Amino acid sequence: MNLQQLRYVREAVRQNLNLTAAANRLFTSQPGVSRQIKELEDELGMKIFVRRGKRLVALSEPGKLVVEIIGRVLDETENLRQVGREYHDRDSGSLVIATTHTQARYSLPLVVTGFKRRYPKVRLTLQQGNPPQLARMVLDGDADIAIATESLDHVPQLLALPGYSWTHCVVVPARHPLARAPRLTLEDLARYPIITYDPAFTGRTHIDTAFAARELKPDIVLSAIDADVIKTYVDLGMGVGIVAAMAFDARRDKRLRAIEAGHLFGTNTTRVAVRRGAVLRGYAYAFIEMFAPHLSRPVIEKALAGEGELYEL
Amino acid sequence: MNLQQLRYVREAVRQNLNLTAAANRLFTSQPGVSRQIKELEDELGMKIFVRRGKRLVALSEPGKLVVEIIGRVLDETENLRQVGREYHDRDSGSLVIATTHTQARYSLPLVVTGFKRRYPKVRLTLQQGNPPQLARMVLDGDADIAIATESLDHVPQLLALPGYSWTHCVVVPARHPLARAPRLTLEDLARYPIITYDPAFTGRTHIDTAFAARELKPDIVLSAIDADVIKTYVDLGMGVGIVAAMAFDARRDKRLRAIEAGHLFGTNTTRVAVRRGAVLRGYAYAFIEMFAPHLSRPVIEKALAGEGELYEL
DNA sequence: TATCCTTACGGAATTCGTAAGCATG
DNA sequence: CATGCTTACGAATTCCGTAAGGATA
Repeated sequence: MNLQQLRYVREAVRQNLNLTAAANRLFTSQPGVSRQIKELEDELGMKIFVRRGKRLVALSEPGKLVVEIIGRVLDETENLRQVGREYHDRDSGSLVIATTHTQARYSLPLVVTGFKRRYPKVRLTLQQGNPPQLARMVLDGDADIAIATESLDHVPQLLALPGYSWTHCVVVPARHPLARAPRLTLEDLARYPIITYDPAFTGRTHIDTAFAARELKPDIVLSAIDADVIKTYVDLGMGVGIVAAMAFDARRDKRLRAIEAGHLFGTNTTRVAVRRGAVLRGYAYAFIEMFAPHLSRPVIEKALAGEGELYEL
Repeated sequence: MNLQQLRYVREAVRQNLNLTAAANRLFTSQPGVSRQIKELEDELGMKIFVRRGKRLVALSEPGKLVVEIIGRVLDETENLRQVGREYHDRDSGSLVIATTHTQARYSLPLVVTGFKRRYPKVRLTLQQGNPPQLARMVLDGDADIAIATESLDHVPQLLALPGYSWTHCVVVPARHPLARAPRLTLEDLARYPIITYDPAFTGRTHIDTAFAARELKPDIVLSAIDADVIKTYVDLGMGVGIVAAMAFDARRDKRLRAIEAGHLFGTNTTRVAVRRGAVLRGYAYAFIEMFAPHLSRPVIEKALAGEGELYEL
């Protein structure tokens, strides 16, 4: 048994049991992958994969268990490298933040600039994706930290800590009737075509459940990933927008008006997620703390230790 | 990085940083171990060990972390092999029970015979030692299950489940004055020289604390690891014995009398311990259940999953 | 001076990539 | 017939053990 064999198995699973694809991703030859996997199976005395003819078509029953354990082994070897990097040079290395457009555009710029000033030698990368993709990036080790508002807290292998809370607002053209309404209601809102976030993003579930609770069927004419797109179409008169309050800037969005809508859609919590069991670089803790000052290193480490525990704001 | 290097590091630590001893235990050459460790250090970009001249004298600060992670990696690779064995042949393999003399002699014989009848192809080994040694055997992977009454539940990396409860009894020669006493008290007992278990064994702590609570200083003239030795010296008139009740057999110990002493020393709990995170063979679960019927496989698996949780009788 | 780690070197074993073979959809 | 896994073989790399060197208690 060796680590190479384990890496091959993991990659084969990630590539949907396609050994050719796995070999390409690992920059090696396909026969090599094939042989190493077979040798591992021989050594363990069992088949990890179910083959039909010459193709891998499924994981065997014990294979599922094996793959799970292999994941843990390789995660821990990655932790070893991380420890090495940390003690080799404490303040240089790389940090990959997987996040949504909303965070990257509105809540992270200040954090990123502050971080770069403090840790100039760290290569900082922002990866964008929808929340399930972000979760996968962190789980696969392609990103160190995920920051998003939706669905990070449903993945058991992730530790998702609350970063900050925010509410939605409704944006309308300056002379829109809603801009003069006294106190906005969901019924008012449902009378107009609506432009808001894609279902996977930025508190969209809160919007949907709020309407559903009143048995309203809003006419969502357009959904987009980011507030800039939404505001553009609101400005064009296509409908009223529902965006995160932080995405409205009275100075820049002069032709629009924002109406606070926390009473309609509730409070959203943007979370910071890391892989449970991961060793984080010191500056990764620093980044998280810059983003959410209450998430200090000891707080995070304590949350990582007390596995099942929930931690709320 | 490869698994061999990790094994070398782990063994070096286990052998108190003596690479020669580590090489011997792993049936390889000492320069090989030396070189592989150096190469691992080079790859991680840090020193795992602190060297004075040419000797390893300590673990470096990051080295401690590295060794901890290495332990997890190697434990998981052992789990992989275990899965292989389980699916290769469900009912054959080996099972090592680390236990004390008392258990091996008085509580396990029935279990062992029943187990052997059900799983004739399993090589069953009983290892004896004092409780701290038993814990170490399980942690080092030299034993699968530890069974003992003392101190197994203080090791965080072990899951120690209650197996059964028992009390002490006092054994005296047939015509000893205590044999006629109405209801035994600690004060009565403290008047005679006492023979009982070694401090690390079989509920000895309960005995000590019981006397200490009454500020009595018993004269313990001899301590031994097992009840057979104790009973022998009681028979010779050296003193009165305190042993586990199950160790007294009225038919065989004809020249002695037993006096129930649960009201003096309280109830003891013999525990079954396995390494947290270990994959157990199916028959290992079966053994535990034969030993303590309430510890069924689902119960154990649930306890292994809910990490911090305590489970009591 | 005995113990113990490092360095040096030659041989053995393993690994790897290319090329060819063959099954599947 | 294109895709994808297996087998075969020669080359390259890695690994390992012996022998010698040097430091420490």
